[in-house]
Amino acid sequence: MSNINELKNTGLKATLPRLKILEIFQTAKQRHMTAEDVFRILLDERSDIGLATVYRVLAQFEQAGLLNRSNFESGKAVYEINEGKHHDHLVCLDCGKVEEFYDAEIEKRQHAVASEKGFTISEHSLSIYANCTKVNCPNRTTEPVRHHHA
Amino acid sequence: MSNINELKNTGLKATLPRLKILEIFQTAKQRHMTAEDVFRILLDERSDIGLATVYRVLAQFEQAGLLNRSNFESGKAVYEINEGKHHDHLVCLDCGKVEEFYDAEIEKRQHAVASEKGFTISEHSLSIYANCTKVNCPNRTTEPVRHHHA
DNA sequence: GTATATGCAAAACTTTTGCATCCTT
DNA sequence: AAGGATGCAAAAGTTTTGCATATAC
Repeated sequence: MSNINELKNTGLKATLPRLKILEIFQTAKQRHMTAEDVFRILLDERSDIGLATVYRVLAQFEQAGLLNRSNFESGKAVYEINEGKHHDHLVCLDCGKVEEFYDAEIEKRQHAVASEKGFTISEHSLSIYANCTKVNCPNRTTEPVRHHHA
Repeated sequence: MSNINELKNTGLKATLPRLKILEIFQTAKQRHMTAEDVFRILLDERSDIGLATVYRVLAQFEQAGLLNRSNFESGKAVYEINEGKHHDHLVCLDCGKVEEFYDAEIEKRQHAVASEKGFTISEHSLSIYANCTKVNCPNRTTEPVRHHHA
């Protein structure tokens, strides 16, 4: 289905900024992007799309189910294409790299825990912050690494 | 051990603002507090402690291991006393209430997943966002509730 | 007494909003 | 043509920082 129809099906008008931003998420090298990341790409392409519009479109896309938002410990909201497959995140504390994973057992236990506490899960988010052991980790330091919670 | 010694053991001078803030975390009704929450309590007590100091002390306390910081979907950093017992959080989307839980199976699976991906876990954070089914949920609405990711 | 911590104000950053103008339908 | 969408600039909200003064050791 065309992106134009994809937008219309969600009730959103197929405007140029929305098409451009959707396309960026479909084609960018990095899957997880902040509003600023998207804006930077738009600037590089000389699209005259304002930062406020980027924020508005990202919020609308999340509402429409096209994107998912995550709040990692950076303090900035991060968006990614919603492909309908729920997953959790593993974030490298050294380089910020994000990997995705899905573990059925973890999912099951989460629902069990919520039930026990009298909650009904609508959404959940799990982020593991760790140090990747890759030699080529760009931000790798010789210093012992910070240990954060988020 | 006295709070004065507790601070000194971590290498922090036992200043009045630090003692006051530590005491607030030890005695407040709510376990999870933002910088603003702490500052509000200080204002109520007419302590002349600035907001900037609150932020600085919270960061130092986290560094020192006295507090743990979490970033829920609110966008504000939340702190709680570190009692050495790792746990995860269940956050009510209606009232913001935070419950804590620990599930050994989830922990085990998290380590397994990280290993598979070539990561070494130093810290991790899991937050389940859900709707509590309590009748007395303060912010309870009749409206269907927002479904967020974080 | 010296180094560190604090208060205040200003700045930095991310995100939101008001409003006139423009675009999609 | 009409209503929603956009751009710009200003505002809002959280957190950080510069600097003179005050405090702990």
